Amino acid sequence: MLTERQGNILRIIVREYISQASPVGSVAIARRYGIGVSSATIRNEMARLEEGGYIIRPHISGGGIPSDKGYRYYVESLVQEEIPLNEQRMLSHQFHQVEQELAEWTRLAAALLARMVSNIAIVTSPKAMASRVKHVEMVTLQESLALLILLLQEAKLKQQLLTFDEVVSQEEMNAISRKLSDLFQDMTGAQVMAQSTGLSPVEEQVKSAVVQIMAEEDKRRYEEPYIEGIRHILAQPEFTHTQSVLCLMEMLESKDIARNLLPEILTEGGVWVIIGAENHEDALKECSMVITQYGVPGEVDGVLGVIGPRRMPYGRAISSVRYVSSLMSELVAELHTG
Amino acid sequence: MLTERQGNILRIIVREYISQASPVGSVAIARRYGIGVSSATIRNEMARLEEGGYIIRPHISGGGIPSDKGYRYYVESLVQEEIPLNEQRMLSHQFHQVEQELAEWTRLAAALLARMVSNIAIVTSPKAMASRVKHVEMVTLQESLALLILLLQEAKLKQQLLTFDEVVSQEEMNAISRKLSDLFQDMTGAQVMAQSTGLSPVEEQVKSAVVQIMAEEDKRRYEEPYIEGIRHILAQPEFTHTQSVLCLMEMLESKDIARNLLPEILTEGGVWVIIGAENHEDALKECSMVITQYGVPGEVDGVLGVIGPRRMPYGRAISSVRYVSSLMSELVAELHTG
DNA sequence: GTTAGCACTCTCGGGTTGCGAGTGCTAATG
DNA sequence: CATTAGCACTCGCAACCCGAGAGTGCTAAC
Repeated sequence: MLTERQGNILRIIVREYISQASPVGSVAIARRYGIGVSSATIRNEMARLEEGGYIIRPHISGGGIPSDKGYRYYVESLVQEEIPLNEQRMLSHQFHQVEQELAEWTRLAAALLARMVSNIAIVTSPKAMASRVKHVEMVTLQESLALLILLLQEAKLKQQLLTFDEVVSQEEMNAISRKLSDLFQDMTGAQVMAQSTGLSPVEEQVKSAVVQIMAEEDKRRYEEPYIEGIRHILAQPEFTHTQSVLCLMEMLESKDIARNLLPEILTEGGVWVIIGAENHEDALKECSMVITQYGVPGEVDGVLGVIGPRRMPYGRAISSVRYVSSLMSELVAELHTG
Repeated sequence: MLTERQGNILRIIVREYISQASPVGSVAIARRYGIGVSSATIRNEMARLEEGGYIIRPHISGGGIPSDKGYRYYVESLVQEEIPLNEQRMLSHQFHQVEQELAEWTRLAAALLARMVSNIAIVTSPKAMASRVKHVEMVTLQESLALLILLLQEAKLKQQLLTFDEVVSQEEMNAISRKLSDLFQDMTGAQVMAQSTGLSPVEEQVKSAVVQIMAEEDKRRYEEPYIEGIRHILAQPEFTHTQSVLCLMEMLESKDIARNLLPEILTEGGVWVIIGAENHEDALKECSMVITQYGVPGEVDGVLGVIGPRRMPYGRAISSVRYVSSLMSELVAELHTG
């Protein structure tokens, strides 16, 4: 529905606006990007673009800025961009530098992503569809106070303090640990709950704690995510004055992001770009997101992405998100196959 | 050096400015707070206060605002305020509601503190002077990949993936876990390092991982802190326009806050109030902090406090910080005595 | 020591103006 | 018929001015 020239002009407008943050006019386009065509022609084409809803004029005279639809067209027309190889190597290197731990990787992914795109990055830690017990361990802290350590698949550690009515020695604890560890091995929460033969009162108490931890773990669809790069968004001109950034902050600090952000992602793979008002969440109507799932398909997954103003370097954001997601998927896969 | 009346006027100015955020003039004082004295007298006294450096006039005519020195006087003259009992009960209740876990408590402390004072709260998790091994556990994930789980005092869990040259069965792992757990019990990192008799190659590898984890743990003086309530500070009028808030964000997101914030706290107990330029860190020259240590004196400690604009409700901040710190200290003490 | 009065200063909001950038339209052009 | 040059017009933005309001410093009187 757009002629090739209209498409080109729209792309120029989007690119220019993304980098300059101020409306772009026909003369500027004609001057800076020498298409063999005068400003008047560009004006005509821009009028069509406005009719079609691809651009908006914030002031009756004065350049146009992309509408959500315009951004959408731009994003669809992007050719897949790749992160330069040397940068890839650097990133991958950093993951191998750091402590070998899932939480550490997740945090690092958020930090790197934020820096790569100069925007807010958000990364949830990976989560299995149904968590399974890998190991159970009890350690006595005081006479009747013990720490339950529960290792789930994907090397996820959970801990909880337990107080017993009776005094239990570390010896007994060890025996219990071994017994329950063997018994519960690779079970889901439901399966653990079903185990009920021949357990002592203390063991019963441990069992119910395990069940509870796993139920909680399975309940929340996504973990509370790591969020990095808030500083970047405060530097963006569209957010310095308005208070829409306040809503955004509240949204980010409120704990139920996972629930709100991710309904549509769940269904399908690939990198999703959500632009402005396409967001269901009010606080995000002024923002765009580039997000994707990562992990082992059907087994364990997490979500990772970038949030910024609509005026976002989509090409770079998409390739960054895709690459970091592939890195994280690899790391998780290594852990999960165990 | 200040007469009683001057002190009163200064206190009024500080209180008024804290709540209104705009310079306060002699007439307003005379009208709103009926001291039996006219605006002219107040003007004279304000002139003295300005000479003494307690207040500053941002514009040659137009009210005065407190200087750092003025705030300092105000803070010193505060009588100790207590959190209302019912609020105390509510807070304490919330700590007992939540999962029994140190990380959870720390996070909760940050969230509550932020809400109580409507400013940024910062809480590091408690840290022992020298960490000690409480328990060692190895779990096989894949043939030659295992997870080392290290439980330190204060129920702090550390984990690390280890790859062995040889295949080690879970049986062997259990034996190793028991042996090393017994051997390293209650040892510090240095002591573990010194243990070197009769260890197999695999055990040696585990040992050096333990040593490394503990060295790292002991090295960093304070953990990376939980930070909550960034949204509050964005709402403050003094931060909406300026870019000093940007510096602040960068500072908060950069990971070495601990190193920079806390040199002076270490020496002494009690709640510290640091006002504006009293901060060594440039990014904080526009801010005030109310911070304190918590934990078990000489054994284990963390830091917790509030950051906000100079124009901060000091009375409330101090009492909040003091109370939350006492709560956290209790919780930590329970764990530590084990 | 305190107060009333007064002239002066300064900020802040609103209105005005000139400039620059950009448009829409029309007529001319290839 | 698409394209272009030219031109009148519109609008935002920054600078400026102005008056009102708030507040001060000073002086003289109490």
